[in-house]
Amino acid sequence: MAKLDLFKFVPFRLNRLAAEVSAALSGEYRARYGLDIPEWRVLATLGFRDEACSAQYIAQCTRTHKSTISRAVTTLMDRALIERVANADDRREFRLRLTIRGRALYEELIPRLLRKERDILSCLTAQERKDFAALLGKIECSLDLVQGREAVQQTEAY
Amino acid sequence: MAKLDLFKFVPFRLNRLAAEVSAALSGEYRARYGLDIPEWRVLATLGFRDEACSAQYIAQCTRTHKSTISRAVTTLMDRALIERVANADDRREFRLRLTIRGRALYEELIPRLLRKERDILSCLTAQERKDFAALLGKIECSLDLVQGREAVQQTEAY
DNA sequence: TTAAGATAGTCTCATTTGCAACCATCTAAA
DNA sequence: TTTAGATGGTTGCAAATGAGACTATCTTAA
Repeated sequence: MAKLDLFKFVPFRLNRLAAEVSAALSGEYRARYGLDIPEWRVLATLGFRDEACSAQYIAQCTRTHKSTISRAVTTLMDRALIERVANADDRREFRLRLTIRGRALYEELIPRLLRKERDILSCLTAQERKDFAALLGKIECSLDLVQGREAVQQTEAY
Repeated sequence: MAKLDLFKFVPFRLNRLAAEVSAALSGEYRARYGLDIPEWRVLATLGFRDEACSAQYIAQCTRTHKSTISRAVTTLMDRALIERVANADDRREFRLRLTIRGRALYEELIPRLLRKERDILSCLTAQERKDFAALLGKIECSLDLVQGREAVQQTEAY
């Protein structure tokens, strides 16, 4: 008779763990800065990369639906955390980048989030953290989730 | 200057990985059997445990909101995949269990899902899979995500 | 007993998010 | 050129889901 223990089933465990970790982090960016996850992803992408980039690029990098990114961009512009400039080469697209204010918020937020991540992973030894990252990497790789420096074709999931 | 590479940030990676793995699995239970995630979680919990259990118990085990479970239970009863019997000891609660039909679906579904899980993890060696499971376990443990045989008090996240 | 508080489950409401249609613009081929 | 198809971005709509009110029932203590 077939049986499946949910608590040993990796897909379920990943879901639950991701939800829990997100909840733990959201205290930092939601409660403190009024950002939701898509907004945070936009900031994170713009803050990390030096050049301005398009909404489409952010959507591909973060594997977030373009309409979700579009809404996040609107909100962030309303809050003057990011700005966009027309792209002369292709007038369909806009180049997005952090404003001074957005950069300041980013600089303030990052150390907090890194500290949270460290807290969450503090139950592992340094070696275990390394191993964990490597294993995640292997799985991401086989699921074709790896993103290089260039944008990758969005493979619309299912 | 503070920086954070999203692709190296574990919370982000977990989110993305969980979403991708869920999408890969949903082909099995959504497309083929018309189940959504909460419904699948109810079936999985009932199928794994031998005794009937309450909706509350399922909510706690799977860390899913009770209203979500309530809706899934309604749908599954409409489809005659589960049934509920009044609990004489406590008339607020119902004991839920699979019907013959529900059990049959469960038996058919489980091997498919296990095969999918195996596919996803096939990029790891047997030892790596073991390590990965152990590391997940440690993190779950420190986040208090571990569920024993008995129900655990729901710590309403944030 | 009775009353206060806890708990199981349902339901309504608001929010979030994916989908798909849509517009503007670009590209490539006739 | 002109036209067909692809692409960047926005928006309306519908489905999913969490929060919390609500009912019914249980428990505990006065």
